[in-house]
Amino acid sequence: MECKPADVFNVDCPSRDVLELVGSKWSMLVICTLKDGPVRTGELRRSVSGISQKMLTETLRDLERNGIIVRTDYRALPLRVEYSLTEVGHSLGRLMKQMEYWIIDHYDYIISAQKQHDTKVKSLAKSKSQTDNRRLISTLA
Amino acid sequence: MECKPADVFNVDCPSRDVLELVGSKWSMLVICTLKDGPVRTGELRRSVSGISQKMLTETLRDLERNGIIVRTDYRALPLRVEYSLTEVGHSLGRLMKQMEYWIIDHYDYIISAQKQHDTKVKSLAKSKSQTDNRRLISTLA
DNA sequence: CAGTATCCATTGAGATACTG
DNA sequence: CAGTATCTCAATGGATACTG
Repeated sequence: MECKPADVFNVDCPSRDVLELVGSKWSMLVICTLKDGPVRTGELRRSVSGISQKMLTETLRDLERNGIIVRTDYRALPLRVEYSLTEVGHSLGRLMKQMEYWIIDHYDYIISAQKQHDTKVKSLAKSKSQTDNRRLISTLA
Repeated sequence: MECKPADVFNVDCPSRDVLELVGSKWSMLVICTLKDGPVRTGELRRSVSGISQKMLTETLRDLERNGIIVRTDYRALPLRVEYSLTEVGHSLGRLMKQMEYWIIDHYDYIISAQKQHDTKVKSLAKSKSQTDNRRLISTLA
C-alpha cells in the first residue's frame, strides 16, 4: 500500500518494514561500527561479536538494498570488500549512536528495575500458591 | 556477566537484552502511544494496529519489568487497567519519536533505493543466466 | 474488559561444508 | 577472504478459546 505520509502506526504502511530494519539489533551494531569510515567484512564480523556469518550477510544485504550502506568490491586477491555508510546511513548512524548512549546511561536503572520486578513477581507467586492451598483445603473440608 | 560500562558490542553484556527490548518494533509503537499520558489496554490495542493480543501483553510485561512503563489496575468493574511511561520511559519515548521522524523523513528515499536495487539485482540475475547458458553451451560443444 | 493458555505455521538463527 | 547453500532446531507470532 502506498501511504503518504509514512505512518508506522498503520499495519499496511510499508514504513513498518523500515521500522523493523532500523530497529533490528544487528542493523544497529553494524551501522555503529561503520560510523567512522569503511570497514572490511572480516573486521565487521569481529567487531559485532556474536553475529553469525549468515546474519551478517543478511543484515548487510538488507542495509544495502535500503540505501543505508554501500558495498565496494576491490576485485583483488586476496578478496577485499569494504562497506561504508551512505549519506542517509550516516544520519541514521547518529540516531543509533544516541540509542547506544541511552542504553549506557540507563543501564544500571534497568538492571535494578529487573531485579526488583523479579523478586516482586516471585513473592506474588508464593502468596498465590498459599491462597491456592487454602482454597484446596477448604474445598476438601 | 556483569559488564561496566555497558557494552552493546560485547555478546555477553546484558545490555544486549536492553538493546533488543528498546529496538523491538512493538516496543517502539507502544512507547510512542503512551507518550502523551496513560492509555487503557483496549485503546492501546487499537492504536498499535496489527498487534496481536499475545504480543501486546508480552510487550507490556517486558516494558514493565524493565521499568519503562507502569501498570495501574483500578480494580473496578468493568475491568480498567491503564499503562503509562515512567520518567525513564519518557526519555526513551523522545528517542523513539526521533526514530519515527527519521523514518518519515527518509521514507521516500528508502522506497526508491529499494526499487532501484531490486531492478539492478534482477538484471544481474538475467545476465548471469545468460553467461551460465554460454558456459553450458561451451561445455557441451 | 483485561488477561491467560494452547495450538500451529512461519521465521530466525547457528553449524557446517563448499565455491571463486 | 568473502560469500553461498543446506540442514536443523528454537523462537516468534497469530488465531482461537477460555477465565475473573
